[in-house]
Amino acid sequence: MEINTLMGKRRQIVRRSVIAAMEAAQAAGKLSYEQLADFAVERPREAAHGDFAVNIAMLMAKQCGMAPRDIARTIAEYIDFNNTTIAKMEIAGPGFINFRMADDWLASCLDEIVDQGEDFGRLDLGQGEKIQVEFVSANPTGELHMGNARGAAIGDSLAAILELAGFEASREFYVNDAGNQIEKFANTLNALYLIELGEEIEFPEDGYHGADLPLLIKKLVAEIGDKYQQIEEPLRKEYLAEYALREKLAAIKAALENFGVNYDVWFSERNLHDSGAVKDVIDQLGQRGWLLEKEGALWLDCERFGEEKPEVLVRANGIPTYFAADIAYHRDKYQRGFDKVIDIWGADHHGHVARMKGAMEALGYDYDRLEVILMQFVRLYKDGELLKMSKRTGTYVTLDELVEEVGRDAARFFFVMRSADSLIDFDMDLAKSTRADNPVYYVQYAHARICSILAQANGLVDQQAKVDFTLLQDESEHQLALDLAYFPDQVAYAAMHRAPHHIASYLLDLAGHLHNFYGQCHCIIDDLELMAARLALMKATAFVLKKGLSLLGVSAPEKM
RNA sequence: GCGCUCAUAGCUCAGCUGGAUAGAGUGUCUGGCUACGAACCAGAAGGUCGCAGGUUCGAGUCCUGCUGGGCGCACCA
Repeated sequence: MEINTLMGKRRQIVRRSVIAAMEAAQAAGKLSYEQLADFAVERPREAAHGDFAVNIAMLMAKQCGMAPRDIARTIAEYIDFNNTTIAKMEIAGPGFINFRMADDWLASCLDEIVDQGEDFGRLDLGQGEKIQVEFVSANPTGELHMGNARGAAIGDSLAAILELAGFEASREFYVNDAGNQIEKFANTLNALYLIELGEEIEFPEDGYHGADLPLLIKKLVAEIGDKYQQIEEPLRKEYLAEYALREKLAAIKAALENFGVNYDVWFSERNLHDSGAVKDVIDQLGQRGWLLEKEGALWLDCERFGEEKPEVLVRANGIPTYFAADIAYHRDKYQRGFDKVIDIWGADHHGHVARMKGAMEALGYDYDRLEVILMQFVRLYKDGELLKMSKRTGTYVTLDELVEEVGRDAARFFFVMRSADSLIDFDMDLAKSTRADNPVYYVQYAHARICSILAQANGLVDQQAKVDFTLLQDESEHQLALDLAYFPDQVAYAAMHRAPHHIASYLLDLAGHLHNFYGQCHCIIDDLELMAARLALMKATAFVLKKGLSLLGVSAPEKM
């Protein structure tokens, strides 16, 4: 299946010609095969290898009982590229067939890019399929740390890429406002509140040590004083937790917005319990025969989908586990009509993946409808020393501090330029000191550079008029044009492989080729037609840089 | 012990359904601003792609084993 992009259409021309040649050769008795292999039309790494390379001869060798180069020669004999944009083909290496397009083909690509204007890069790959991307979903008991920042950058970019590729993406944050940790949270707040009012009580052993909570309590005391001191402890804890959750959640939301991340849905775990959805999903699993009763608890029979052991859904004390709520949550996602669900989790949750997908299958949902992207950790170094990230002990760098220290653009680019499955060592001091040679500035600089030149060229030529792109003959111009032409394919690749970092790599390449072009060719020159063509090339480059950066949540300043 | 994951240049990382001579940044060295932004460019040097097998016409990419790092194996979330 060839994707319907600017380059995809051109690959399709090559593909059809090759298939026609194979069929003609077969009809003439020169080749004999049962079925055509699913061959590739790809972009060769070396420019010397032409514009497109086809590997069909190697793939068909066994079936045809011929050497690859002989098959290639036979294809050459029967291929007909009259009425196509193919200029010539040659056989190379072990049997590659390299195609070179007509001289003006890159110019035609640029024409098409200009014609598409603002829509360039938009694809219909998703066909409006509804995809939910759930990410961060940090416990609302503390502040967001570096790991959350990474998840936010990856999740938000992935959603943006999916949207551009034609999917209907929804960003969601699952608020864990129920369960065990809320109880601990309430105990912590209770202690802090009473201590703040001068009572001599012990701080709970498993309490939260973050520096944010005492501040929050101070703020509350300033507002209401000792109003809660006299009421019953359970009620006091409830009030305190209520207040703190509201405040913490607002802070989390603000921090994410400040990071350029905006959610469509904030989904409350507590609602799942209150609405009976958790109980209901357990009943449903029971009806389907997936439950076991053992030692007073209710278990999901995970061994039936290959897991080592069953998992508890309802504890002996009657309280459902996090896993039970999570199953209800994921069922709810499907009930809301999402065709696909993508969860971005920290690597420490990997043990949860198979049983979550298994549970969905137990409910009758297709195993592949849930995808989990596991994100490796961010290890934080300060003064050359590893900082253990822990909410419990309160030693971590928050998202707000990160944005404050290194800036939003640099932080987002940094997190999204690495694939999710690489472990990141983040040196806070280094991030600050080397801010000038951060890769994000390389890309942004290319954009600013173009804007500056376009501004200076303003009025010298009619920038709206149609230009003759065949005038662009320099190697650096061709390279740049090629990069631009491949942009939609890059979006498609990043969307299909759930790989936002691919866009970052592409942008670094594109920026490099722009800078190279800048060194090779001058834009403001006496030859007005050539100038117009170069300005249009740069304008298209600026557009793609800006579009690409926007997918990563990074700004494209005109001056810097 | 079992499971997931990663290992590519001194360092940080890319490497596009397996494809031709493995790339970039950074660091080191050399050269380039009295024409459009030097936060830039050009060039040099730097590799047994962790190790050993296997599949294939072809393996950094797929499979198996091993070594090493990270993570997980709760009636926590």
